[in-house]
Amino acid sequence: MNDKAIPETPIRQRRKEARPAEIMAAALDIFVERGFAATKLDDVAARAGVSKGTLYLYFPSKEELFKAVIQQGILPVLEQSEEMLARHSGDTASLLRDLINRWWAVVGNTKLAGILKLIVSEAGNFPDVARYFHDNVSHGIDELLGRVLRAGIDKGEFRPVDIESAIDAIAAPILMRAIWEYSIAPYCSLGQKNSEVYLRTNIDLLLNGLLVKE
Amino acid sequence: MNDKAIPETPIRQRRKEARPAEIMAAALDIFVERGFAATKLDDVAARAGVSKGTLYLYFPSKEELFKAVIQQGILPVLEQSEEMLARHSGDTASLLRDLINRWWAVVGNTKLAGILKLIVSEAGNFPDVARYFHDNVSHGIDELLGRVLRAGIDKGEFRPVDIESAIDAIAAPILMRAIWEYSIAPYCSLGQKNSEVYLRTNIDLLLNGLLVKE
DNA sequence: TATATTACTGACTAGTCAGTCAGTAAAGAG
DNA sequence: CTCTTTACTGACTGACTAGTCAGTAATATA
Repeated sequence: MNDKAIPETPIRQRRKEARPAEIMAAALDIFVERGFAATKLDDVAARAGVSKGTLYLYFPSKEELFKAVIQQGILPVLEQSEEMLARHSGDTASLLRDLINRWWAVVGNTKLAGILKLIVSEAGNFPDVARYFHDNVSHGIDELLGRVLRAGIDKGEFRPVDIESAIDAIAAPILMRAIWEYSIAPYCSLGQKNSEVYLRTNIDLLLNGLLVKE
Repeated sequence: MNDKAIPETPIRQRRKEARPAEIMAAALDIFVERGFAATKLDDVAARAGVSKGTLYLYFPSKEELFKAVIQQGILPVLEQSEEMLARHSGDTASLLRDLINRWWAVVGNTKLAGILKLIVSEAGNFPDVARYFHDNVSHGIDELLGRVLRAGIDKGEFRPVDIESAIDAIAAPILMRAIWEYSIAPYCSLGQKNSEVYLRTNIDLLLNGLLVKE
């Protein structure tokens, strides 16, 4: 019998490939919950299942880790935006409906909502991140929505509203809900309302308004 | 000639009454800009024109200063809410219009927008502040809007939409703009759009929707 | 004027945490 | 199995900051 048994899973694992993603996932969670300054790298390391030293093998500083986390988190939007730009079919209202639904799906199925809250919170300390987000995400989406609105107005499907403002009216409920989810909501035990109904009502209100038609 | 002249404004001023307000104003600015953890009390003291020791004469800790700043900042909403509850006149649409306009004015004329961003950012580190905000501000406004919407639907002025969702649709654009103002906006030099038009368009969209009436 | 009171100061302390690095152990090479 | 390479560790350090307190100066009182 061998009394110097090799443990099934060795105490110390060497997984160069997997570390960065694991570290970033752990960091994202804690950054979103506590913010940049209040996040301790020891906690990030613990959650990622590594020592603090290992963080520094893959990221040169806390700040760079933060930026990497943001950048990584934004990727799904950039991809989705590309895809959205490609599609053009049906009447403008359905197109708009479709865009909103897809946006909602992206925000719901990724950690994007947390990222958004994080960017908003840390904009003052990371102006370059704020600018990057504006230029590559916010601005792009505004443009996309603007084009759809303009098309709808030109075709006579939509009323001639102020486009800049309308863009915000479309985006705000989704963004606000995303931010709420990661700020106030977790600390008041009210069961969150049905997302399905919420989204449907918002689109319905946007298109048809509140007043009954005479 | 008196060569031991007393300076017009003595080096060290004693103004027990004015200090707390001045300190809180200074603290608010820096908390909003950098967040709680990244704010140094030395900086707050410097901006308030006092030494760090003086902060501790009026506030027992950084955390208590933070909570005092939030509480103080929220007061205008609580007052305004009381006043809003009193008024009941005209058709429901005008009432709603009026409520939104007043809300907008409060957010614009006070530092409430900054407070909102701060609460959202720090909710994870100050769950009791988040809860307090929800119970005393958010919840109250939701209820107020809910009552107006219900009245409008009962009178047949509004279409029977999901009320919970509609409340969010009304509030979100205002809240989102407030948050944006203190996060992304300062770091992308795009001249901010006309608030007048923005507000008008939002109310118009809310009431009439985007589609042309057949 | 002299004495007492107290608002205010800022150098200091104690604790925290980002970042380091000498050492350890897992994997690979010979 | 021995030697080399390298992913990984965690105790350590230096910088930074919340909170303190003995001392200072402005005001009040006698």
